[in-house]
Amino acid sequence: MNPSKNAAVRVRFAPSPTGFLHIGGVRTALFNYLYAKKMGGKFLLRIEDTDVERSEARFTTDILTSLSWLGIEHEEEILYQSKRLDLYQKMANDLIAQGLAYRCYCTETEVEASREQMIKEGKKPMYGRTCRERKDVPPGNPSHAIRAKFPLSGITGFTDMIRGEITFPNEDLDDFVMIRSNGVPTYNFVVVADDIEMKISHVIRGDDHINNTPKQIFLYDALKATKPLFAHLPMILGADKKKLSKRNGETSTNAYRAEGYLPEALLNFLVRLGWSHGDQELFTREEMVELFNLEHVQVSGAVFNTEKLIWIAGEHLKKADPKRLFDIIKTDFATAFPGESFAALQTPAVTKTALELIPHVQLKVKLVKELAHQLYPLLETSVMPVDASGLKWNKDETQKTKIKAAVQELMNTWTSLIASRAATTLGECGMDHARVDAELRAVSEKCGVKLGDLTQPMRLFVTGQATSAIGLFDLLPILPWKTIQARLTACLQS
RNA sequence: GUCCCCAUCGUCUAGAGGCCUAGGACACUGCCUUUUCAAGGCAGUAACCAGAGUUCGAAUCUCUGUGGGGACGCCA
Repeated sequence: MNPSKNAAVRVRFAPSPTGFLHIGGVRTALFNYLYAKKMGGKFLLRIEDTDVERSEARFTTDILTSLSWLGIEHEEEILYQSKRLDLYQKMANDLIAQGLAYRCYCTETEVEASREQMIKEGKKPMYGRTCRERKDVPPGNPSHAIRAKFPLSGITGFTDMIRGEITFPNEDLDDFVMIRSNGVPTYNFVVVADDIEMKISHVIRGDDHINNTPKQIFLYDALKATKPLFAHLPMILGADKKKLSKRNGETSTNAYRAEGYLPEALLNFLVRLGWSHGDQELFTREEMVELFNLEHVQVSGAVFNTEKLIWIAGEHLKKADPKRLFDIIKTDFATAFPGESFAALQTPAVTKTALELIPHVQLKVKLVKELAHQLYPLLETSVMPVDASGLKWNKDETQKTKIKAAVQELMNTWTSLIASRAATTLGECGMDHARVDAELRAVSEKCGVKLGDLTQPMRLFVTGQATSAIGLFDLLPILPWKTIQARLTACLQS
């Protein structure tokens, strides 16, 4: 058996639906997913919706949609904690019976008071353990929480797969609440109950959970269950080196989709935040799965660097299939095409033009959104209004006349070429980058103008924008001749 | 405050005692190329937190200090 494979590996991503899928959550999900795939195990999904106040169905939908967009697919049924409340209650009662948990009748105000007292004494704020040894039930049997009866002395520790030994003195650990007085269990309790239920072998999560681990280890022991292996990932930080949040960076996965990042680019960036494979920066999905390991996961936090993400986005965009990019534009960036252009996109002719343009443009831009904005004036068949005030020919009327003569000559040549072949584009007539290049050079020489002086106005009018991510020589063979003709006519009339 | 974690260029990182006068990438700066450019090519600036110790030898091991972060909830 291949030692790097272990089909018993079962990992999970367990977000709580209290907000949109967070970029830090994506990184956690990704590392779990990659580890499962690498080991030949399974990646499962669990929705931690025990906080009834803040959990919302729309967030669950968002999490699922976002993961699907990223291509992080889970196996087996999604487990919803809210559907298992009775079970947790029963487990907690069993622990009380065994003397490993107890009922706490303290009110929130009382608990808070004891916590403040501890802070005053310079200690770690904890529950005062008032009900720990309580034998009687208060009159009227008021509602109560259930707390873990955590050992008062000794040491709880574990071997983290990324950091090694981590230990905690038990005296610093609290008798945490397992079941709230409203009967709903808390995070630390359900995590363990469900990880046992789901037979999770490796718990891979952010290092903000290191402090929860001893509490959970106590529960594994109390429930007489086999403990999983733990691996705590470094935090993703904002530019201020603090935990990434809405405050110091964009955290919603949706926002990155809306900006036009390809999912594989986002994943590539995230996988390099805290993990490395030598000097390699760019990874395909397949490479991530093949090369990922926990050994090379970093221990210190990593700042989220948008510049690098953009660079990675551009590298992936260059390699993406044009057809796929066009599909993404149609579904995600239709609004980049104001007016009637978007409807026009659906026609075979425009699609053909788009698919010829994209391979050129995708080399120069970084985001699908930029690609869409570049494509818009090119696919639009009407004459685009342009600002010709910056053109060099404005400074010299004789030059302007000569340049227009050159443009006119080119139009004459090409119009008859198109007519003779009954073609719609110059490309169909055998014109390509090199031949356009040669022809423009010949005409500019003949008319006594510099090549650059001729191409500047032509580019402006044909592309409809001051700067374009596609060269004029590549553009001319692709666009419908009728469009070029109309735009060059506008050029002559300006 | 208490506990836990961490510490290599501005940022992401390579580095498992000699291969390190510390490598790569992003960003930045300069040059080149070019029909434009948001592209491409080449070059450059820039880091082992500090102090002790172990060792023939330390970015790498140990300790202390300092700095940063995280957790201390009937949130997850």
